[in-house]
Amino acid sequence: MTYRDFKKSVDQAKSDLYRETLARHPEAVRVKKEATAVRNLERIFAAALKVANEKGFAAMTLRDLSAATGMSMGALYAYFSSKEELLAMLQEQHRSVTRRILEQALDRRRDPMERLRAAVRIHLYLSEAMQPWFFFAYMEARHLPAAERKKSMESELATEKLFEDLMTEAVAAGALAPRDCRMAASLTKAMVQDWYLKRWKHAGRRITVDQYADAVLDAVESYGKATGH
Amino acid sequence: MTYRDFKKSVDQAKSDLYRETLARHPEAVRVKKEATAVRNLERIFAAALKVANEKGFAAMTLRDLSAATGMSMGALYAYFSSKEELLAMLQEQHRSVTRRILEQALDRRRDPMERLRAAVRIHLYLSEAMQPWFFFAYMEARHLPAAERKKSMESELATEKLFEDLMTEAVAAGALAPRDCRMAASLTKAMVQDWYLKRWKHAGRRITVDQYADAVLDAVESYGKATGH
DNA sequence: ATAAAAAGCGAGCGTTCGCTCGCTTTTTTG
DNA sequence: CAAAAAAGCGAGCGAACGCTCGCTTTTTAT
Repeated sequence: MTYRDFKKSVDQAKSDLYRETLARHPEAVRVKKEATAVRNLERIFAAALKVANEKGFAAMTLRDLSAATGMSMGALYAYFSSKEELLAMLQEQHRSVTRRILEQALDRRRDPMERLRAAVRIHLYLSEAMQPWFFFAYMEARHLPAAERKKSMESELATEKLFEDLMTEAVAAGALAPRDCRMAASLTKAMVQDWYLKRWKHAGRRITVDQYADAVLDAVESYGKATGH
Repeated sequence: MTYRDFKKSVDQAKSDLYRETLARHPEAVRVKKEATAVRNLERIFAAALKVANEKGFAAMTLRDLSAATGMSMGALYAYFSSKEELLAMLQEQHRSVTRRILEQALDRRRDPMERLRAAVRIHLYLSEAMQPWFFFAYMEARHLPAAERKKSMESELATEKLFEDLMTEAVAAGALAPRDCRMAASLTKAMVQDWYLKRWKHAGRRITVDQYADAVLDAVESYGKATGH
């Protein structure tokens, strides 16, 4: 699978996910018509990510958001009850999308090494298709209230644990040489995250996500072939 | 060299660097006695990093900083003329320390592969000794005014270029197999940065900076030994 | 076409922000 | 030890913040 195929399925799933977010926050969104609510939520989320990723969520004022969306202050507050709740909605939407896409992408494959390659590649593809979301979640995680921050950390550790388990399976199947799989998974995650954290750098070098995925997988497999000392 | 040896030399150099910062901002710091000025600048910088790394620099108020340092609002403003200048001073101090330590650590070594290992290891050691500074610089870079942000990006690219050049030398000397050295350097930098960005994770796993450095260097050398496809 | 319902609006509220300045306390000088 | 210089203090300023609510405009139902 290449990135182009992947992006279509993500775009297709997006409107469903906005509807779910609306269903999940019935007390906050006062707008009745679903079509209107979905359209404006998209505008709000897109504008919030754009502004917040430039100056930080704390520094983004609701007047900034009003200007960026073209909506008034009062209209904005029909979609969330406080700035803090907007933050929670953004984080939650991001986590649920990530979880769903990764799960459905892996359940078809059986071979351990193929599953490992797919996990790394899908994670990169998803972070490419939703770069503002991943950047935002990473940068704002520490400003969350304790309960939300815990969820964020658990989500991150779960991803890393997935890499680790797939590597352990690959070692058991003889596809990789024995290594400290937890450390290998941690280093892999760092390389994957760099793709969306330093996008300006990679874009400036005209590197595509497919090329980057090849390089990361190359590094993972090289590490798993050489004998540790 | 291990981390313990390294830390001593860094701590020793610190007071010198505070004096340089004072000399560099004579218009901002109104306090005359150098000893007093250095002592309070240390308090202010340490408190600012602590508070800002928890809630973000934008969300840190000067009343927070007053409480954390035990100094009054008026006293704080004897050391900087605006919150924005405090930010610039922190970034500048961080850059000058990094540049100096890295330069003086590399000029003794000759062998390309040894220089590469030293560069990675020293970078990790320095980020360990000054973790709050590195975390702060990374997280707040995008909130800087354009001129400062440019300096920050150049500093980062310079570090990566150093890795790349050392890898190119190592390939020329036959110590590493031919690869895309710029990509290899980029991936290496991502792994190095993860050490100070996700310190809570590594600390929870009781991993020392020496162990982490071994793992990163292991990955670099494995990547440089296997043949790319 | 007209009334009812829904959505959108933005001036204004209380609060908190970055920052100042007249004053007090501490330290240095002669 | 007194006078001068330096350092420290915190109430208060204008500006900008998150958020509300009475009102207007647009859409839907009859």
